[in-house]
Amino acid sequence: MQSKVTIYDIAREAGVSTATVTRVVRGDANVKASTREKVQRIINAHAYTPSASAQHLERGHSRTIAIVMPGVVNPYFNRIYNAAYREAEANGYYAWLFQIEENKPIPRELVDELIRRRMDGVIFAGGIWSTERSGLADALARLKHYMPAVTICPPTMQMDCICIHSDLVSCSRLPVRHLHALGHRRIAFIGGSMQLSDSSKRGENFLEELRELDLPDDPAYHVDSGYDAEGGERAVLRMLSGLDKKRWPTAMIAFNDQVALGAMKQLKQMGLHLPDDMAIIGCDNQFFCPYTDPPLTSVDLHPEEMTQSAVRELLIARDSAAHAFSLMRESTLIVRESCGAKLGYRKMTK
Amino acid sequence: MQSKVTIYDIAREAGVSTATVTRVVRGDANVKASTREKVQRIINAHAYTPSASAQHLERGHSRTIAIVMPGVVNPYFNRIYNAAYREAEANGYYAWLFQIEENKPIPRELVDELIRRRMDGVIFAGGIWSTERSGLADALARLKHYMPAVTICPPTMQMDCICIHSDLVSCSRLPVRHLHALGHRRIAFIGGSMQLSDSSKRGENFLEELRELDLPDDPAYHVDSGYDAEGGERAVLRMLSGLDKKRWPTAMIAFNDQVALGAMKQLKQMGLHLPDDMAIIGCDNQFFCPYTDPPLTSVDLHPEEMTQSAVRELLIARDSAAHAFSLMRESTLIVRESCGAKLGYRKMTK
DNA sequence: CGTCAAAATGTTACCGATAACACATTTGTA
DNA sequence: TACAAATGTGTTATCGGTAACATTTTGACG
Repeated sequence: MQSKVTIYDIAREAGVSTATVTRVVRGDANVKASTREKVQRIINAHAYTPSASAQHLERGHSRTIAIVMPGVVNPYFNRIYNAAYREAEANGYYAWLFQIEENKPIPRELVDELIRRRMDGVIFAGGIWSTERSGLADALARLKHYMPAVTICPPTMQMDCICIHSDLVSCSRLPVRHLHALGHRRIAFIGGSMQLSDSSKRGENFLEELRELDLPDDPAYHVDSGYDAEGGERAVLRMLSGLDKKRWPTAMIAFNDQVALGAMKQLKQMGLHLPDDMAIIGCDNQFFCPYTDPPLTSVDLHPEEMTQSAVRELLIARDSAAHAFSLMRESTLIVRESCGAKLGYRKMTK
Repeated sequence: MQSKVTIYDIAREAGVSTATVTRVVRGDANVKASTREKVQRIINAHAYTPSASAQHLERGHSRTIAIVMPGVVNPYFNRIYNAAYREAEANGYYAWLFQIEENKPIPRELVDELIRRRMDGVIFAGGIWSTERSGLADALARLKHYMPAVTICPPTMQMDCICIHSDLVSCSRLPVRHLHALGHRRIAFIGGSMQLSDSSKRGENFLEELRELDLPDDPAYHVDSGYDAEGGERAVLRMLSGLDKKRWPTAMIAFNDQVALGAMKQLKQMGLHLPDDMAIIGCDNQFFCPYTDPPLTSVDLHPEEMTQSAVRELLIARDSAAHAFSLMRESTLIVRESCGAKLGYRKMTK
């Protein structure tokens, strides 16, 4: 654009030194009232505000934290971003979202950009960061010279930073126990990537729960889906069409609510009645859960609270070089009607 | 964090001047191979990247554009952000989201922050910007000294900047005509704020369409809802409970898909069968539309394409002081099954 | 071996703002 | 009135990086 007003322009026009302009801007008491007024008038006329670049250079920090995660279009992630933005704001910081492509390693240029911009910290959110191929280790190695990092994902051995995560045991236990209590015996799991050991622990924990309750852990009851509704549709189709009707599961646990959404559609399309013919449980307790038909029971991982902790730990780590540790958040089952009311369950939580 | 490596550190350690380090970083040809190698090694060892603040100060711009809008949790807005991020990236820029509270004027501190950070441009997205109370005019007046701005919202007289908007006529015409063609006569509108003239034109256009087709424009058929599913539920309840059953509308057009979602739930709860007893059309063509029961017919405003244009126009405006103008994008009706198949309509667009 | 252009490298002013310090002006008080 | 204390304002080095310009080194060739 045009002018790019600087402190020198203001100083010249007001006939004072830049020091005086700074004093007026920062509200320093030692300025004569008449001077202050004169300078302020000129500042207002030009909508002058000191350049952040110059200030950051001088001060050595940007009061900005970065959030790196796959796109904000996914409801789980946009809630994380939202929470991060608010918590940062509450602490006098700004949050800046950097998107990466789903399931791809973090590009080196992005890591450089974070360093270039001299962020005061980074939060990495999403299951991808628990995997080797995410490139987190390399990124962390480069970043550590400049800023602290916190991850929001299932913790792994080699992760050398603060890690906030949800309790994946309760995350699997809650829905399985709920279904078991309702009388279900054949329970299926849709989602994740069971084969890949680097993927989330959700699948394993699920199997463990089944065994603990002496329920069948038939491999046919585990199908991968993507992370969206379409994946859910396909997964259900694949699982059920490969299975004799007598062996069909009576309940399904989906990786997330979008997958559950797709699964429900496919199940209905196959003529099943929900929840009588098939119970279903999602995960994330998204905004649309109360509005599916039937309303979807879902596990709430409390992403907002985890994010809040993440931001706080990040800001603490900034001034006191904390070493790696992890923090766990319990999950909660939000019971709606998608698992039926057979055993008197009709507790509806909106 | 710890060190904060600077170009001086690298230069000292390599035994060269900062100019040579810059040359190596920027890939300048006039550097002896052995020198380049030596410097590069030290750069790598420290993960050094030049500070953006210092560069911005020197260069006078930040290669960053700002997006200002109500929270990214709303699907419509997170799609806009996503599109803006990608388009900015494709042009060598970064996009930065600044959230404002829904339906509140833009805080002056936020405008100052945009100036402080010397953004290369701002995009204001959301219906709020068409209203007086958004404070857009003031913001624009201050910003214009520093950067160009583009809005994505219904245009108004007093808006002194580039404005990208969807065609609100087709946005009302499409669903009304569709319903009319299907034989519906009593069509209701849920959402927006009909009373507030400063709010979107959607309501007015809707009425106009009804009149043009000689359909009843009974005020009882217009109810305000918020912008979420709960608002949709309440709106339907309010409208129908105040109306004799014989005068009930046979079709509803919702402000957006979330509102439609809530409306559908309430309608079912009242014992109506969809789409036979009530047709319904949403807006925004959100990801969950194919998965509602019945799948929701919806108007697509093409936010991604609008955003793409917005970013492009913004970057053009940066170097050639363009004056205000507006750009319109046609809407599209995505027909699914929520309006019934009475007249042979079953064209399913996923 | 001397000369000169080309290649490699160094020096320095500047981008915008700040803060420590220096200096000048008022004010208060003995 | 005199002189210290308080108040108001200016000067300058600095933050990290860049680019124009200055200087030194290298290599080719007569």
